Amino acid sequence: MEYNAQSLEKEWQEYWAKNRSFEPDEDFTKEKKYILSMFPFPSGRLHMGHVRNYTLSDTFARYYRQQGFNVLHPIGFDSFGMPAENAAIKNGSHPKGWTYDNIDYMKGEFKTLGFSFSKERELATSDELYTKFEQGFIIDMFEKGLLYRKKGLLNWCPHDQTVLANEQVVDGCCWRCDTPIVKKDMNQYYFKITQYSDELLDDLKKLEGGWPKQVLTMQENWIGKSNGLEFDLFFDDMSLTKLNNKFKSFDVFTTRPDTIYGVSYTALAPEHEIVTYMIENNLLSNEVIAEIKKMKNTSSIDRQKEKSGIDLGLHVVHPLTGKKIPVWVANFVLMDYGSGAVMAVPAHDERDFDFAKKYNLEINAVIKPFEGEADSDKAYTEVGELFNSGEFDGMNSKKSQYNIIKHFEENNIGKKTTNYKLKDWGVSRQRYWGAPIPFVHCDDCGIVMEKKENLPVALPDDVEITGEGNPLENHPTWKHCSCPSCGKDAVRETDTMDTFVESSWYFLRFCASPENWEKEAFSAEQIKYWMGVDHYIGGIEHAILHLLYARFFTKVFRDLGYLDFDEPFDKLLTQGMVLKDGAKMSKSKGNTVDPDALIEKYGADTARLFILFAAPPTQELEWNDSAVEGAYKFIKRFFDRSSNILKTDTIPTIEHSSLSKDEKFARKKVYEALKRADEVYNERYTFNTMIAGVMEAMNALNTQDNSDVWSEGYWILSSIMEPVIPHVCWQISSEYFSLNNLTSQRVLEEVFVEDSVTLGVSINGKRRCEIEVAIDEPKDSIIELAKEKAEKWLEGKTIVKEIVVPKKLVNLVVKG
RNA sequence: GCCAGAGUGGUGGAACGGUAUACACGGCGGAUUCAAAAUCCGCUGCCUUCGGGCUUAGGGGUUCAAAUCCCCUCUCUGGUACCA
Repeated sequence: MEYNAQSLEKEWQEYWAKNRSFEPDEDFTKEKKYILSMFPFPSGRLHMGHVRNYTLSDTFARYYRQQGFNVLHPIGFDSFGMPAENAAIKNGSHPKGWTYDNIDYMKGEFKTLGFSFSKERELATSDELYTKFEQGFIIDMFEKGLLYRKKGLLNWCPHDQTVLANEQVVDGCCWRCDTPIVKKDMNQYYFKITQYSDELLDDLKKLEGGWPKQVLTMQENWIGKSNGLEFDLFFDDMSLTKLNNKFKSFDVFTTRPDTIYGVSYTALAPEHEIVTYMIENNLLSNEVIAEIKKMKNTSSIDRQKEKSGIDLGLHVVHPLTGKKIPVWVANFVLMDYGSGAVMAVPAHDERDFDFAKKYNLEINAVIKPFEGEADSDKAYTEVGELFNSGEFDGMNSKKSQYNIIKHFEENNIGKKTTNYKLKDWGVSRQRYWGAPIPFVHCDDCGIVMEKKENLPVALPDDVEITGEGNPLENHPTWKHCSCPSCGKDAVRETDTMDTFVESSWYFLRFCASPENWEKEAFSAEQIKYWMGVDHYIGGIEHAILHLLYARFFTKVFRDLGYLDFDEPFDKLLTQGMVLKDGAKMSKSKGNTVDPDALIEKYGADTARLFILFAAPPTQELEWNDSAVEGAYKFIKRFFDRSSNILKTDTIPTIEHSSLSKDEKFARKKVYEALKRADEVYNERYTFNTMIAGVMEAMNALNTQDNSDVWSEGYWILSSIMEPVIPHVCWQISSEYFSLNNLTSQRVLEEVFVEDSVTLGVSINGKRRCEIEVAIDEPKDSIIELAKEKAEKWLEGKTIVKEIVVPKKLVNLVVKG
């Protein structure tokens, strides 16, 4: 029979669908594996990155099914988000129609790729049922104080009249109309993720070994914990008068309390409340006010180009020396870190140094190197010895930090503090295609939660998407409602949620049995059984945001009593990008490969085999058309040579000692491949080497013609390869083995037993020749033999050391 | 700048301190064919005076033995970016 990928694959896909082959069992006494790949946004078509992602998870899922596990391998669609609205603006489609059409198409693609997803648990996060439960959780979080509303600075496009996400701001301008964006103070909802900063950081330790180190480091840096000293700087009398006694002091934070005696000025962020007060009350000249306003309106990228600042004409008193210190406003001071104000030590901080140089401010060194002199052309930021530092003179700067903080605390003028880079997560979007935030604004009651029995607060279908303003805000009737608390006329919140909220808990929803989907988001029992995710597979681009948010939600759900563990994903595999001509595949570069076309030409098995064979999963994968062709040829050969198999329902029993050399070798290669497969599936995930092992075994099988050896070989190889190239393996297995071999296979150690072994002989570590010796040859005679064979290289030399590594090599160390 | 990770044939990549270049792609040669495709078989790191010599970005070290461990330099990729 000819290998016809298309018809063969279609047949098995129908078979699997008909037999519900991939639905998880509801029997919770079985051992489970939860295999999850990051779900896609329904952009319209799968790209090669998706194919790689789902091939990887499918390979794990199929392997564990073979091993007898109860496997959950679900898929869904992260289906809210801006691209649906952009498509609406561009072609007048409705976001909902566009989204669900795309989902239908992509489901078809999943099927033709042979992915073993659970069909019955498929979901889209834009489904009203999903929104319903999500809004329920939002309400829970609001009640717990984990969701709050406050004014915050947002990216605002004055032309499109909308808030933009940070990712939509390109070089300080709106990505769509190129208008420079401005920061606008608006009410926004925030998740109090900072309440979990320490736990999110500390629990990274629990993930060591299971998660790539790189991702752990990225999260650690993102959380950005730093310890230091926080203290108040008090204004002198003149400044107090100038500020109408409105402010007595401001707060600063430093990680370098050891440099405290070197403070020569202080700087406030342009957005600092004292600066704002001075502007609003005309306490500064018009030129200065204009200058500060300009500073505030400069994009963060431009702000980084050059440091600039203005003397505010105020002074504070140094907390230890009592010296007067000038107060400046400076563009490099960030409002959203610490208190938005810094003490400046130009002698020991590069930024402070640059600024001091530019404006001719004092530079007072207080730390010197233990040996030699510090370079006065730049800041000395290393550890050293304190001087000009009062009672702390002579101390090691690093060690003095503890003493100085203690001094501040004992005198009640400051305290030890921890700061984080991590900020609360702003989740409201002035967008249509998202989950509505289920709150109501009532003149009398304030912000009121919608009653849970009224959920979901669903999106209206009849909207006009123009790209300007918020369609929910502009809708004639949708937002008008009555207050859930007092019943008076009220207005719905028109903000929708960031789509990262949906992806923060979808893995929990997949644990729910479909028969209860309407009733509950999931049950404690289901979560307890299926979580944590045993293998989570996806792109490194989600290393921070999605993975951090999902960890945060897990901890919140734990504290809400929905589950009882701390971390959702036990093992994380981050796949590399798919490249063509050395660049990431993208439509704009025109270097994409369409999965559908590939499947049409070669079939899904070829696509899957190539993707797993071309590179290890974590590495980038360079597309190569002729290597794809090579994968196809291998499958074809694998299929064609199956004609050497004898039909059997059990693995053949073979008398190993009666076999020829080639036959023995073939068996050895087959079992080597099996050994390697176990290792790859369980520890290394380097499917490329597993496939290479199978190819070697195939090559070895082909050098002999014992049909029992062929049958045994195929029994094992088609079992190993089923997770990779399932269609052709099911075909072979059903034709010859009644599908009995698609289970876990046992390694037969007897095939590795040999009576002689070849050893490499090295002189001074350089390999010169080889010898063949009996397996139990004593060390002395091995050395004797090696000397004989290597005589040529030993002439006139003295052997000073002899090393024998059993079954590997002999190394003779010579002199002279 | 800082933090990760990586540098192995013409190419993708093997080698968890022990025979470097497995497996594949590409190339070359042969068989088959009227011819081609397909298929099958063989060769293929570099240099060579055909004895051999040299090779894992470069330099040093540890070791009987280093692609692998340590130090320095260079290059590339990713993340992050005035975080006080």
